[in-house]
Amino acid sequence: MAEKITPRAEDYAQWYVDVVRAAHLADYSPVRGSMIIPPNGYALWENMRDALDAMFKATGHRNAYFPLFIPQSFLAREAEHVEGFAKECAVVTHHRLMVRDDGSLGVDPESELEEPLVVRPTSETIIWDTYSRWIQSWRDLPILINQWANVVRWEMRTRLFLRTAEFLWQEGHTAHATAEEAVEETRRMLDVYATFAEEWMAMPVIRGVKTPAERFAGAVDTYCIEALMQDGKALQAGTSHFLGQNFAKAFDCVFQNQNNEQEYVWATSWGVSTRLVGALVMTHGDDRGLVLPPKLAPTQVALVPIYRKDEEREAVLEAAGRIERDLAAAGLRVHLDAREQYRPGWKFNEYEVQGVPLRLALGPRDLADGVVELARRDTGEKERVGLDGLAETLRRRLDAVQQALYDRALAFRRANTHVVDDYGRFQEQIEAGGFVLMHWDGTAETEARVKEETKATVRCIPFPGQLEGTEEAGTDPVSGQPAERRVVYARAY
RNA sequence: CGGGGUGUGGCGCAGCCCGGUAGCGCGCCUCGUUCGGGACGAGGAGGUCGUGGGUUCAAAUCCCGCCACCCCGACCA
Repeated sequence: MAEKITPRAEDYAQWYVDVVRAAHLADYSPVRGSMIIPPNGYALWENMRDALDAMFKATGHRNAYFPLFIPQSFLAREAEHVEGFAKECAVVTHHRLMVRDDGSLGVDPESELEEPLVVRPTSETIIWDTYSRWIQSWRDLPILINQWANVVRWEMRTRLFLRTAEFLWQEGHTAHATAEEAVEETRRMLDVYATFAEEWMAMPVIRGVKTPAERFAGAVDTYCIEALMQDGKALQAGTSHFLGQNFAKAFDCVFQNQNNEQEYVWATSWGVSTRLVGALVMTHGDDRGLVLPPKLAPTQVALVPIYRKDEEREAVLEAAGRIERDLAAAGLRVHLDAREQYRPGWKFNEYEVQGVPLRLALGPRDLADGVVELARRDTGEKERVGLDGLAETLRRRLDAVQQALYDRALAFRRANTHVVDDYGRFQEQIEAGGFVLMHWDGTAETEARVKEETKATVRCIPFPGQLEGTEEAGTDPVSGQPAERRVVYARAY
């Protein structure tokens, strides 16, 4: 059950895995690189999904579903796209197994498919094939669709949540009549992601543009939000792509405009995945385990009854049950843990490992005084609070925790963001971790050289106003060439 | 794909060097005492030691092959 957490200073990767497993967010599956998401982990993902889904709907999008299998020929239609994904596709070639003569089970060679089917690594191709049939007139535009789905990318190396062979995500795919409108959509959805990251996950992010080298395969521009994890590595938390007319051309998707002319449709796509669960762990977790932001925590308040004798048990449980009902009625996600087989100390620990933001303890002493003990997960602080107006008290504490987590993460990022104008200094700082802001001459050569020599990549070119110290012109210390601005370098997951 | 590591009750591991028929902690079951920070006692259940072959009177242990997974790189949400 709940194992003890190893201190994260010793080995961050091990700490991460320990937290994920101890909090029952995920576990290894029998298949390489794929993971099992038990109810605890899924409940967290569901809360993220629901919040995002509401934001998508509020921006005019609707959900739909497209097939898991994509004909291999579809993938080949967009040259850069296929180049980007070809190396990591799972392919279905047969539709039947057979028991061989020796009793073993194998693929029936007779059942080979005429055309191999690719398990979607992303759905642009199947969706643009569909859109080409859905769109004829400018009146059919825009199409604003999102799908919640699983995708498969056969990565060489995997990591729970951060990079699994199969992962859950949402992918939005929109079609527009003009480039301006599509770019606007791309930006809008990046802002949705940034808002979600900051307001729901309490995870500060930098909004920016990817360099051509880091761009999505088939995109004209990739916008991204980048977050800094506690070990000093960057994590791409979400992307929004302006696809131009690349996919429209590849799938012959045209519309008739108001001047009676045929035009290719303008496209965007955007996505976030279960990687965000990993981001949450690595942004807020501590040596005791997970720390969840209240707005996403499946359980916001855990209520632990304490009693010794039978008559105490009865009185405490009765009062606790009443408190649970009142809090639930007030809209709080509260859980009364009346399990007999665990003692209070065990439960306290379990809720800490699982990151539950607030814990209430109710025992005979509290009952006599008409109070409960309230403990905060993020600070460990305990206080005794009155039962009158308890829901309101808790709501204020939850808000305080939400804000404190964000503030702490932002302070961490600020403390680990460094402006550097010297390449030697840059290398030292990259080694130490964090975001490093340095001038970049804008060439792929410089970018590649830095990556080769330091394993750091340009995480993004921040949008105006995103990060102080990035907008002044200067000289790229690597090449000695003039640079319009500084960019965000870091080692990344 | 290169480098490293690991496969032994549900989980985490020891045993392997030096062969003798499997052990520890946690968890699980029963009973009792407990319960305000991971309780304790007594009794109990549970294992083809990843897999195929070889050596041997005898293999978790030695030899050869295979498979799987994990970690570190290259690639990536």
